[in-house]
Amino acid sequence: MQEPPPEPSASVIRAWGRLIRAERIVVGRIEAELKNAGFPSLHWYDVLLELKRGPEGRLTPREIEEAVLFEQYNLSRLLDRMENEGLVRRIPFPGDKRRQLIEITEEGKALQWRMWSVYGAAINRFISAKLTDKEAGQLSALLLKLIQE
Amino acid sequence: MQEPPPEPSASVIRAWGRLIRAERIVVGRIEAELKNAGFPSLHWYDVLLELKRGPEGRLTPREIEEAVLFEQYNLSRLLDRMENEGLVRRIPFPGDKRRQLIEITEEGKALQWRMWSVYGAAINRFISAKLTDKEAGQLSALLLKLIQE
DNA sequence: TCAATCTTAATGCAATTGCATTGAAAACAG
DNA sequence: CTGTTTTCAATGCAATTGCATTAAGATTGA
Repeated sequence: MQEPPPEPSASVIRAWGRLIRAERIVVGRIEAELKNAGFPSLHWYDVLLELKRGPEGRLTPREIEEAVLFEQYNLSRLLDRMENEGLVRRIPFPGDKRRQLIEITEEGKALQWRMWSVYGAAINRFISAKLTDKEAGQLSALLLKLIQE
Repeated sequence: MQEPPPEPSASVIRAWGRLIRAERIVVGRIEAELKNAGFPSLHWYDVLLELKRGPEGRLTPREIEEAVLFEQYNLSRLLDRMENEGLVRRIPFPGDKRRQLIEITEEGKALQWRMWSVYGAAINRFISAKLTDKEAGQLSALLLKLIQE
């Protein structure tokens, strides 16, 4: 016989609701700014940034997937679109013909850079303006617990 | 002449990254559990719950939209699907023919209830297990600042 | 009053995402 | 080795989302 699971506490439910809501609001606002400035979505930015950080601007699709938490098939097609725009290129993975390396192009780096000027400003407006650095640190610490294992 | 906006601080950037990541991870896990149990997505749940809370189980589409932060056209079509499944019904809004009231059906209430048993358990597993009630309260308070105005 | 404006919800069509599967190549087990 | 299993990336097709617009009905203001 199983007990029914106890209800999550009110404070946990409230925190969860606000997490969803905060994410929707802030992402929505940032996406609106990016679009307004004629840029593609945050997903594109995420991929560009990861690649730029990777060794020689290269990562395997799996590595990107893990970093940004997209589905494999979605990433595959996002990379198609980005490759069409000349932002990344697919190159063979030495020693394993199943894999590939995605390399950011100069154009891709330039776009990431230009997007950051809008994105960073938006973060300032929608986050820095609302939280002190200390509070941001507390928030990070709490979210880290949520993320772990 | 405009100064370029100062970079967001490292702690703000870290907090933002973790907010995105935490949301993706937890939503992903919860959605997986719901799907696994044969239930529709969280979006459906959100709408059902809002309606259930509304006066006599009724809200206008606008009210739902504001509560759950969906786009107008997405909500319109989500309500189509939910109506097809017999979870809600559209009824005329007295005194304004543009508007309508969305009313949750008994079937809708039953589904919300059944989904909660899975959803609540998932919240316990993915949030309550990671945060004390006190921490959840702190998290709520910080996220509230982010959400406000 | 009534023309102009605004609000509400729906919809055609394009783009993206989800699901299931595939094909190719590598790793593994006997 | 060689057959089996696993990993990796792509893809056909369905469902959902995004964008732009529309139609209908209220509201406003001269």
